[in-house]
Amino acid sequence: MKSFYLTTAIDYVNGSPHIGHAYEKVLTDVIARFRRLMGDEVFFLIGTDEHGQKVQMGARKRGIPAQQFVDNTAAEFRALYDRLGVSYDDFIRTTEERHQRVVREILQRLHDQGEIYRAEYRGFYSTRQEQFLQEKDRLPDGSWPEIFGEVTELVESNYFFKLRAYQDWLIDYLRTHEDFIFPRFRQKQVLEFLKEPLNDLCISRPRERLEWGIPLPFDQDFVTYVWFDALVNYVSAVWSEGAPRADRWPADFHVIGKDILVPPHAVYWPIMLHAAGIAPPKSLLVHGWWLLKGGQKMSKSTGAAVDPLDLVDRFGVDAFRYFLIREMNVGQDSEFSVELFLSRYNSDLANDLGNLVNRALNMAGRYSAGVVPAPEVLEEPERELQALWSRTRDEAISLCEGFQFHAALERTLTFIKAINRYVEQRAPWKLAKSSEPADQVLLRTALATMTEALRLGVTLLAPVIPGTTAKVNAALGHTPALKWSDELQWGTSLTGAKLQPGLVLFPRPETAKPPAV
RNA sequence: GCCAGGGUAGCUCAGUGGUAGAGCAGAGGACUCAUAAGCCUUUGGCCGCGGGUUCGAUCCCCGCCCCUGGCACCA
Repeated sequence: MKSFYLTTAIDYVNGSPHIGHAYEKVLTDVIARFRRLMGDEVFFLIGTDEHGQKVQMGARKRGIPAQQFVDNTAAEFRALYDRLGVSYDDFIRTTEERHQRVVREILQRLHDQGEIYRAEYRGFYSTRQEQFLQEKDRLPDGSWPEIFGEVTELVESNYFFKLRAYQDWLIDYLRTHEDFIFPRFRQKQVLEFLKEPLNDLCISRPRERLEWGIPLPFDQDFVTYVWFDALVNYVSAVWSEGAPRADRWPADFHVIGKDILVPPHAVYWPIMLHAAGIAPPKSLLVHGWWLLKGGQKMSKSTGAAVDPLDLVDRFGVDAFRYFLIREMNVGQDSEFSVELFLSRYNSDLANDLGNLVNRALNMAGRYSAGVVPAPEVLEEPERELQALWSRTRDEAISLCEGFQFHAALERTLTFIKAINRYVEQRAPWKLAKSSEPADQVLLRTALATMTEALRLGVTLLAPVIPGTTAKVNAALGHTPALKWSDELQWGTSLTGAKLQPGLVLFPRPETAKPPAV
């Protein structure tokens, strides 16, 4: 059986991770967890991109070997993703032998097929930055910016991949696979881009200029540069006997940022695969960016970046994940500010959900000795709540399937609020003061209904805030099933369960201590 | 310049050819199981601007303005 194969972009390890890196991994993790709960066998890959000029220079600047430098930064990225609860199945590093072997194999195959040729590359070279410059790097007056130092025109021999030969094939492929890229408008953007003729792709750097890379198998004086290194991770991680494993490949989704769609993932990658006789991925999921207040772009150089670990330390992993997924409409950009974060934290998590959990456990403890009673009647308030549950569940699942996670969360929180409303309607604290048998029936029914509704509500939140779901289930004395098909039915499985006396999931910030996990 | 996305309540955003919605923030109220939380009621909008199609447009068409991103062999 083929797995649902999901990947994220591999991160370039020349700096520290920020909220953008964190978002992409959390988003993909939510998809992975959702698919698993829906019953799919999931294979979820993340990793790091560790070769190239900037890494080589970064290591040199610190006076340490490149391998040591990437070992350090890769560990930093991996630690963040572990901390964020990213449930990856494999973590690939482009410096690993298993990856390099596949890169060489594919390059050799394409070389043998005549898809790669050697030619002269002429351009303007900055010795200080150790790179060729582009025409767009020029200042308006035609001169080169100061940071490049002395710029000289020079000719360099390199290897090129026959990208252009596949342009028509790619256009045709995109026209016949309208769902290749989500959201749709991105696919139009790619087709627009392809209206201009492609140039062949320079895929090498002379070793004297760049040492930190994978040597070309057919010419040891060169290393391969970027594309045939980084992109290949998606297949090298699942490689076996000259091809990606059939139970993994083609990938169901490459999750990437909009900045690396055109041309790498939408143009180079499908063509590279096609030329090598490998099927393209099924689809690309393209997300937007987090912007600062007023639409300002996040940037490390201006210091305008958000350290995800800071928020995680202060408010917990789940609060952070919840915010990312609730605020971002997948595919579009979204604003980030601490004020927005706090607003979500307080109103959704602390007040609506957290407080509900606490009061429900407390009431059960107080009025029912901490044991969930059996429901005894089904009147209008119960019927309404159950009907809302059915709608919420169906809509949330359908929205998740279309990557509308923010909307799914919104519906789910509406259901959580409805539980609060139900509790007010039944007012167990009043029923408890009555000795009328009818009131006692209603009291037991109310306690049973609110706990069951709570169990269902937090189950629907599991892909986004798995830690919270687990804690609530534990507090409810409930061991959840692995699949949603066995979990999302309104029932009486909690009857007789022994409850925890209370649980503060999201403490208010004034008094906040970081919740344990 | 070309292409794409966006311009709706103080804020973040939904939305539909037929009297404009949610959440948060603001105001008032009843309650007390609960994290001074929850519940009920409520204030608030020339739906970027100007034309057009239509019985009727926030939604369709045209033009314009503003914001964001892309325009490759950088990742």
